[in-house]
Amino acid sequence: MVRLSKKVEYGLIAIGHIATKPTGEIVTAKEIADAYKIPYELVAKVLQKLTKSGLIVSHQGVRGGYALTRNPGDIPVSMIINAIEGMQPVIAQCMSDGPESCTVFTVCTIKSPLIKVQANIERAFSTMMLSEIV
Amino acid sequence: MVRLSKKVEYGLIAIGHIATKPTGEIVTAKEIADAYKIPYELVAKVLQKLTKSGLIVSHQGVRGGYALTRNPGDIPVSMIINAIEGMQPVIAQCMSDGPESCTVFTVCTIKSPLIKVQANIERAFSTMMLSEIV
DNA sequence: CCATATACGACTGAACAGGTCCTATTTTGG
DNA sequence: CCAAAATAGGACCTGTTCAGTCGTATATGG
Repeated sequence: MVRLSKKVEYGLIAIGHIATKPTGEIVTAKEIADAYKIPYELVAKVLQKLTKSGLIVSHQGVRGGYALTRNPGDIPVSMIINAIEGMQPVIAQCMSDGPESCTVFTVCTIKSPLIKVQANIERAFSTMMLSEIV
Repeated sequence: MVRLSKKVEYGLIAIGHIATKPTGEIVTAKEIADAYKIPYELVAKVLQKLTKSGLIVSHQGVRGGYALTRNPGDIPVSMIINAIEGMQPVIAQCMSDGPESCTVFTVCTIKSPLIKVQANIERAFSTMMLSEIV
């Protein structure tokens, strides 16, 4: 019905795994890759994105790894997805260059079903916390 | 954040357009294609799927077209999406051939975040009615 | 009988996703 | 100080999916 990319899937698994550890404990990408039989490089890349977004912190070098920066109950699923997929507009890309660039501007308001569906999905994701899905 | 295919987009637009008409009024694929500047063949195909699912009825030949079979308030968005995309499993495809075929069976329960997210999305779609998004 | 409409399958080109590989850079332990 | 372990991140390949097009068959009203 709705497709979640592998990146998001791996991201949820990874951050969920970190969330099960005691606060401050450091987890490596390799540990997650092994535990869930996920390609190491993909987990690593996703963890890097989560790091950039500030949801987790990274420590380089030997004995390095990742740790959560906040309580799982304070991390909405929407934030995880956005961190990984990079906040795509999904809809109304015709407006991104201004209304005059939109060739179907006169009927754009009639296309609204998508916008409302999108809003509902985003609301669902933003009220769903990491702590609820682990 | 979540990708809705063009097929679904066109399907929502099309059935939404039909829903705005007085009950029983017949709408042609061409009319919808013209009104929203959508490729005719794609709208036609989507309408055929909606017909097969029973959400709308079709009338062939001259003066033919499509009409709703029930009240827009009784049509969940999930039903429209399923009619068009064909009820894909999305998750747990590893179980479709039985548990013994799943190479990661022992860690499958740990992968549950996806299942819970999926359940939430489906609930959101099944409580969202066509009448709410037109 | 013909114009109009649905029904539906085959095909193509482009975009994307998932995955792999390679090379830095950082950091710790011995 | 060096080797190993770990993050950081870019380049690339390949199979699949998607959007769109085309062609053809079927039904039907006038």
